[in-house]
Amino acid sequence: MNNPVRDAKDRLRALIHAALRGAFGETPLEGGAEAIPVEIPKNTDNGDFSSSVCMACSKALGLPPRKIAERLAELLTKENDFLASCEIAGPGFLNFKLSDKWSGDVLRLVEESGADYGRVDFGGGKRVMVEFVSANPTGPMTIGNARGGVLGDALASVLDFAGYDVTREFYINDAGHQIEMFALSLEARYLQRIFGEDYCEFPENGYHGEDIRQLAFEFYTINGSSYSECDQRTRREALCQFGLEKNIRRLHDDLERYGIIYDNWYRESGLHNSGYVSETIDMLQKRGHIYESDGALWFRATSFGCDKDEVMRKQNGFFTYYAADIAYHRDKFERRGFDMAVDVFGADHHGHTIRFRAGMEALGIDPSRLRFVLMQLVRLTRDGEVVKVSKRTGKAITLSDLLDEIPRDAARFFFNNRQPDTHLEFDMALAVKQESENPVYYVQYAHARICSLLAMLRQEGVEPRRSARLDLTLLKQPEEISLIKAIAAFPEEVTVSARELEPSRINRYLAEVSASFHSFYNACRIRGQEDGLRDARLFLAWCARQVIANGLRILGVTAPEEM
RNA sequence: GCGCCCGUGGCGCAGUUGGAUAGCGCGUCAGACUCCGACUCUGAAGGCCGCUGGUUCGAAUCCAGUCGGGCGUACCA
Repeated sequence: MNNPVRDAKDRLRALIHAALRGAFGETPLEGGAEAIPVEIPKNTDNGDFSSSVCMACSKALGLPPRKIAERLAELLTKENDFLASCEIAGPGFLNFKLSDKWSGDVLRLVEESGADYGRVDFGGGKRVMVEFVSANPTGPMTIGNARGGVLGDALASVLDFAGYDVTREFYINDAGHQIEMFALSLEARYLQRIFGEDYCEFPENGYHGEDIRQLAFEFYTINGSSYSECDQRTRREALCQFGLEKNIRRLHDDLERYGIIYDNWYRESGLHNSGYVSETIDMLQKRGHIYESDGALWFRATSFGCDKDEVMRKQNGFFTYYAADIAYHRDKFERRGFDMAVDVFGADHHGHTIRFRAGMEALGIDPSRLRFVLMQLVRLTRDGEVVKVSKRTGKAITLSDLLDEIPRDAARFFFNNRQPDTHLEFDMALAVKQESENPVYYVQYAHARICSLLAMLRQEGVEPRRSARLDLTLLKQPEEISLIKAIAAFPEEVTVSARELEPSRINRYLAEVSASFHSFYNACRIRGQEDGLRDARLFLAWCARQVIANGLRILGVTAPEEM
C-alpha cells in the first residue's frame, strides 16, 4: 500500500461488488468492480466515503435505490476490521465510516516512507520528456517564461513522484529566420561600433534592444575590427556564435538561479546540420503526405484534421520552423524512445497542438503520446496596479528583474498557484509580504511551527516515538481526524496531478494540509498532555511536517525549520 | 468566417469519471494568547455557478444555442 485513499476506494469497490453478487447474483454495472462509484463526500457528516451505486443500478435491477441500499448495507455491515459503519442516506447513498485502524495505517505509512511518502507507481517507469521554457536565445527571459519555467519544473517533479522516468529539456531555437535577424542585428551594431552610427542601415525587422548593442561591443572588445574586412558570411557566423553562446549561458544561469536544472539543452541547428529535418520530410514524402506547389514543399495537414496545409520547405529552400519541430518531435519518440512527451507553452501557441499531432500521425507515431500544457499570460500587479515595465530599466520585466525583487520561493509558489489555462495575476506586493495572506508563507510557517515544536519538546526530553510504541487510536478529535485524512490524500493528489498534468493541485493541497494542521494545533494541545496522548499527537504533527516537506520539495520551494 | 481557452459571493480562485446543503483565500464584521511561534485559530454576513433550452433519479460539471472576455488562423517563431 502506498496510496491510502486509492486503496480504501478499491477495497470498498470490492466489498460492494461482492455484496451485489451476494444479494442479486450479478453486478448490473458494466466494467465490474472498477465501475462502482466511490467517492469522498464533500460533507464529512456523510461519512469518510460514499457510493451512489444503488442509484446507478436502480434501473437495471428494477428496484428503487433505497431497497437496493438496504440489501447491500445488511451484507456490508457484517463484521470486518475495515468498516466501522455503513449507513443509508438521502435517495439511496451508501455512507461508510472506516475503522480507526485505517487512520493508524496512514500514519504508519508516512513513518515508513518518509521523504518518499506520496510516491506512487502511476507512471510505471515510462520515460517522459518535459520540454519547457525553450525561450528564444535572442534575448533574456520574459515573465511568461518565468511561469512556464515553474510550471514545467513542477510538472516534471510531479511526474517523477508519480513514477515516471523524467527528462527535462530546453529546446534552443538556434536556427531559422530569427537567428538570421539576430546575426544581422549584431553585424550592424558591430560595424556601427567601428565605422560610426551612419555606416550602415539597421535591418528593418532587427532586434533593437540594448542587449544586442552590448553583445556586439563585447565582441569588438575581444576581436577588435578584425571581422570588418572578412567576408560577410564569416563575420555573421562569428558574431552569431558569440551572441548565442553568451545568451544561452545567461538563460542557463537565470534558470539555475530560479532553481531549474535541465537534463538536456537541445539545439535546433543540430537537426538541420545532421540532415534529420530533410530526412523527416523524405519520410513524409514516401508516405504520400508531401506535395510541391509554388516552388515550396507542403505537408498535407488537411488529411489529419487541420484546416490548412503547412509549408515545410520555403520557396527560398529553407525549412520552416514547423518542419524542424516535426523532426524534433520525431526525434523524441523514434530516435530517443520516449514513451510520452509533454510540451509546455503559451496559449498563444495553441494552434500548434493540432498541427504537431497531425505531423506525428503522418509519421505513424501515436499522437496521444504527445501532450501539451498551455498556459495563459501573466499579469503583473503591485497593489492593484498593473506593472508593465521594470522601474530600473524601463523595459519589459525579465525573470532576473523579478528575482531581484521577489524571493525565489515566493516566485515559484505564485507562478504555480493557478491552473495553467487561467490568466494569472501575480501581485508583487503580496509576494514579498511575510503574512498569512501570502500563501507561501502560510505553508512554510506551518512547517516551521512543527519543527520548532519538535525542537522545544526535545529540549524538554520528549522525543517523537516510533508508531509501534504508540496508541494511535487516541487520536479521535475532529481536528485530528481531518488532519489524518488530509495527510492520507497526498498520494492520490500526486496521482491526479500527474494524470491531469496539473502541478498547481499540489499548491492547493499544501494550503489545505497546512490549514488542517493549524486548526489541529489550536484545538489540540500537545505539551502537558498525558504521555500517551501527547506522544500520539506529536507523532501526528511529525507526519504533517513530512507531508508538507514532501509537497514543497515537488514545487522546488524550501521547507524552512524556522522563519 | 472558422477554431481553441475562460465566464462560479466585492476581489482572486477550487469544485475529480455528473451526486447529497456549491467550497477556499483575501476583504468586511464579531471573537480567541499571563498557556507548544497570533506569520495562527473560531464564528457571521455575502452566490439565479454569464443567459436560454435539452439529456436523467440528479447538472457548476454533459449536449445545443446565445452573450461577454482572451488567443489563434504567415513560405515569423
